[in-house]
Amino acid sequence: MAGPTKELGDERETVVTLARLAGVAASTVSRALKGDPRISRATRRRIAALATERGYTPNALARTLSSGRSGLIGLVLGPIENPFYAELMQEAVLQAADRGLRLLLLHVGAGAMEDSTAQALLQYQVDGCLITSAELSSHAARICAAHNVPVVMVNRVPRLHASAIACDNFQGGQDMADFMLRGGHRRFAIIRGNPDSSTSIERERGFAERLAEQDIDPPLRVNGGSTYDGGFAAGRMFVEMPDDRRPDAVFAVADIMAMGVIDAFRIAGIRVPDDISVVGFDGIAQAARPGYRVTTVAQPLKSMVGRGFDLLTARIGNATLPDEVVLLRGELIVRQSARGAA
Amino acid sequence: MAGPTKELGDERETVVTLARLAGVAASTVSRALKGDPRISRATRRRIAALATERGYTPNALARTLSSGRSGLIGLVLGPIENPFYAELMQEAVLQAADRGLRLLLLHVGAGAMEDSTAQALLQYQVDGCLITSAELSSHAARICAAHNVPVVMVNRVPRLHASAIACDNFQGGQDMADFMLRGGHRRFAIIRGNPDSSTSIERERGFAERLAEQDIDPPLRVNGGSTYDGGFAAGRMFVEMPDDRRPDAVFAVADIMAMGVIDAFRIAGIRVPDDISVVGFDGIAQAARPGYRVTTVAQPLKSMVGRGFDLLTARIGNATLPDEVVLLRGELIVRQSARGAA
DNA sequence: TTGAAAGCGTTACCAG
DNA sequence: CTGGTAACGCTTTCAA
Repeated sequence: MAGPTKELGDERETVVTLARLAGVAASTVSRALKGDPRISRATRRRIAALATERGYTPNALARTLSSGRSGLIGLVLGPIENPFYAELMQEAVLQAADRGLRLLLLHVGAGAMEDSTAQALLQYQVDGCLITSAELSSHAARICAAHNVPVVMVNRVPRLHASAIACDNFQGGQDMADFMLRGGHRRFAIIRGNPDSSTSIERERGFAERLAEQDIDPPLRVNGGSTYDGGFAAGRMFVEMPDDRRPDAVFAVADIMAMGVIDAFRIAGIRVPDDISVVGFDGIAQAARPGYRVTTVAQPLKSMVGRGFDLLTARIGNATLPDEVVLLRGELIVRQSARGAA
Repeated sequence: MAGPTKELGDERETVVTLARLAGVAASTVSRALKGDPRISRATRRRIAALATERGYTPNALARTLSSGRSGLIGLVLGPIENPFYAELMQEAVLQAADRGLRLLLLHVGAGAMEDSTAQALLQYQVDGCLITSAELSSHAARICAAHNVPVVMVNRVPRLHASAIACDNFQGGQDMADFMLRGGHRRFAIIRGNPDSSTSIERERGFAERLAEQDIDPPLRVNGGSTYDGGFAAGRMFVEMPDDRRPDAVFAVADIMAMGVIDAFRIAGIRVPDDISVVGFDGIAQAARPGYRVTTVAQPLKSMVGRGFDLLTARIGNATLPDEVVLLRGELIVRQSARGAA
């Protein structure tokens, strides 16, 4: 015998039990409940009332089996130590609910997504997959493609078959460089994130190119791993430099690293922004705190998530759509961590 | 016609197609694949090989329909602004994967869980539900009970029908009070979190009772809402007090608030811990940062999540188990935000 | 406007 | 040790 062990008397309603109660066929119940206009207004109402009265809840899994749509979206998250991903997750949950979708949380962390995770994608018949940060392994990409599960990368430009939505990181880097130059800075350092993530590379490139255009000395480049600790370590490095060799402005490609840098300076008695300017990227809430007030380029989080779901749902409806990459412009937010005019 | 629109030629394997290929019955394939000892070692191996070769992935949804187990656990998260919940989530994803479970992310945020969320619990046939922070609404509790979906609250002691796993907050409050008293503090303030969460109440109670036992003046009590901003505002309040009325030690019932307090003091030029001690609770990673070094009681996060899943899986196997509340002792971590001996 | 029946992929029971 | 069959709850086609 299949099915869950008999419940305590409060047997769960199904289309069949409802049908019996209403004296109609199960198919009629199914249609009535989704407002099919072919069913008479009267029966539709009668059945709707009955469903509410008996507390009927459709079984989404059974529906998937017969319709092929699960309403499930796989979510793969980057390292949560960076609050940006936490904010992104919260927004994704909100917007998914608005669209009647549910999120299956598949991975959280820096590591690459394991094969078992890719398996879960298929086992649970997700309609699509939202991947943020964690690089899509070629293996996982192949699996998704083979079973035509559309994939949208958020905050990453894909190297493999997938659509993507990201902040215009190159442009953001340029905007930040322009701002810093206007502020009179001349000796720059850049703290990279993950040195082979497109996000980090583009921000750095946009920033550096602008400097080059203005005949500014090429910036010093340091790796910070997109973590607070990495930023702090980089900051320590600057602290230990002789005063006359130290840059007068630091661009950390992630706010979380900028915070680390600022703390390293604070502890060493180097004043921000009086002695040195520090700016970031992302627009995380923490970076606005009184102790930091980081000038940054904020990513348009809501729009990114929204357009991400758009790309996904479009591809769920139509598997033949070509890959699409959407870039959204970020917004420069001037706070107090850098000298200079707005 | 049911089923997804025909795939591009790479038709997906099922137990039936595998059965045909192997020249056996579908039921045999099913059994062989899960290592049923009644199937001969030889066929088991043959079928396993075939499955791998053809890239077979079981359909977890169909399995649910017939077995009544989905392998899905609903996850309801508190406000992600508090990094504690982010850390908890990461740990939950990790441990769920280890146990072959997947998480359906149902809610993130401070607000109470909406009815639609409770519906989703049922629609997707979750085997159980892990709720952290967000208070279980009585409505949601009734729904879960009626459909016997076991619920485990993490970091909250339930007022309603549910099991729970939490840090021994009362004991932790006492431990912290003992430490502070040993450090020679005498004039205390407590910053509460959410004033009607059991977590906040117990920490406060443990702390205050210990003070009372030692005939210390009752502490000043301020609400901080479990946020950084709340902590900062409370800190501002202390800053504005005349020096001789200001407490010499502040116990914030959440690290995130302690950080706010410390920043408020730092900005006002009040030195921590030289002028005033500030301690927290939770053990979040951020609170260990160089700028803060918060002395705290760390919650045993891994064990909490682990035991939480234990409670859940036990109840999934056996619906008649009584509610159970497990308290785990936290660990005092002495850093530099408070004066005093270890 | 509605009903009947088939089918989605899996598991569980009952035979053999 | 293995096969056949029914059943899980829903949707959809076909027929009326």
